[in-house]
Amino acid sequence: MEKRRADTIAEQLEELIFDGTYADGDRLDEVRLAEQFGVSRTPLREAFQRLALSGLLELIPRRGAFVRQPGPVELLEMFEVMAELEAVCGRLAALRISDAALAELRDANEHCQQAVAARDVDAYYSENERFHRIIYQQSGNSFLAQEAAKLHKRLQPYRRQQLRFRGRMGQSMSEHEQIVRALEAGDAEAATDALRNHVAVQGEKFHQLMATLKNAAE
Amino acid sequence: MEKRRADTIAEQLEELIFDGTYADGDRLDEVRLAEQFGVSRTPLREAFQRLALSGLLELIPRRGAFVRQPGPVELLEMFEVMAELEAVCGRLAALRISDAALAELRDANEHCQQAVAARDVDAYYSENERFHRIIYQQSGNSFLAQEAAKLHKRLQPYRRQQLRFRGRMGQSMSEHEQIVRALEAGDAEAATDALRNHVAVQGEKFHQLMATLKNAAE
DNA sequence: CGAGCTATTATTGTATACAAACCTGTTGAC
DNA sequence: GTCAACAGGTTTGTATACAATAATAGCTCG
Repeated sequence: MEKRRADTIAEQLEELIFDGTYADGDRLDEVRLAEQFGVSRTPLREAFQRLALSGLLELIPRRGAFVRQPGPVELLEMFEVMAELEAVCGRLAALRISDAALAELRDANEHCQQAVAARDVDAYYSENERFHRIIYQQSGNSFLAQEAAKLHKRLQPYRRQQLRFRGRMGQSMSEHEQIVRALEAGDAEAATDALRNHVAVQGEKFHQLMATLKNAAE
Repeated sequence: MEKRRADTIAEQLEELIFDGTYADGDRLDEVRLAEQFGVSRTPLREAFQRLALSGLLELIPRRGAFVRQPGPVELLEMFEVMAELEAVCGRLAALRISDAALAELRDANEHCQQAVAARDVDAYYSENERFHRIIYQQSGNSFLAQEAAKLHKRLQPYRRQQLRFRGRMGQSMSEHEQIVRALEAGDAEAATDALRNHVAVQGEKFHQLMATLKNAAE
């Protein structure tokens, strides 16, 4: 499936918003961005619409497009929903997961461990994403998997920051072990709790997230 | 907040897709619809994008916009997710709900009962929606409430059809009673189960939903 | 000197014009 | 006779031109 210009522009803009090039409340200038990307305003506006629907931009009629970074409250809310979605995926996956998927899960986990040993945050991050994505898919509900992946992606930058905190990778690993064991055993309740706990922002993770937000604001 | 043309067009198209004017797989002709709405292709294409993002259309590059009605499998998946979202809302609301909201909930329920007595499907439907929306909001998580409301709206037409089945309104009512009792008692687990059961498509409801789909196809 | 109004400017929303890709029907070759 | 290639028309994607609305600055009046 080929892409149109508007697609790639949307992706690039998304990147620019995620990495903090544009801060919350900034207005995106159509004409400036258009010549920057070397296109006309039309595909740019299409990209705006797409980003607005996914929540990254707010389109105020006759005023323009404003970047809309979630504040602390909204972010906690999103993490809470993410935790619940993962918990549901885990519960369903515990009943529906295939042996092949379990093997893949273990494989992803081993790669995670290697990344931890090598202190390679990037590698850990990508294998971690693979780990979770497998669980989404093994829920046996592709609509659920899609929604979970969508929110996962949206929280990506914040999650990534959190992995940089001391000891987090190690703790996360042992939580993964727990999750795999619950899924292997087909224990829906244990999988639910393990995944919810793994994702939920509570205790020390709360302060880490707040610290991340303060850094991002600078 | 005023609307632009594209907004009203998106709403009207949404309506036309929901009410079955356009069937699954139909291609929407830009020029024909443009002159039909009395606008140019530009705002129409904006509307297309919006509907594509919410899943009602599939935009195939260089091919056009095709309406994409969910099939039986996808529909069951969506209802499963809806059930889980409602269950989560219920669990959180059991802990966080205010007395005022409980009173509103009881009020909505009474109106529901009156509608059942009067065999007024439309009234029942609108009060039912109000009932659920209150629970979403009382989860104390506005992001969750928003997502739940979004999916609720998307499933609206199918839910509505189901209410027409014999005895469904009465059963639904007694389930509502159970939900309110659980929330009053602050019993998170009971609220979770009651709401999940209320929304889940299983048993007779499955056949009813399939029958609805067959009718819609004609 | 300040406040309010007006005119100008800038920016968004919409229409139209143009370009590129796709579908289809016909023609020609094997 | 069938398949493939090409031409014409159709349709989408993008650019540009135009219109309408909001921001701004300057001017006038109190």
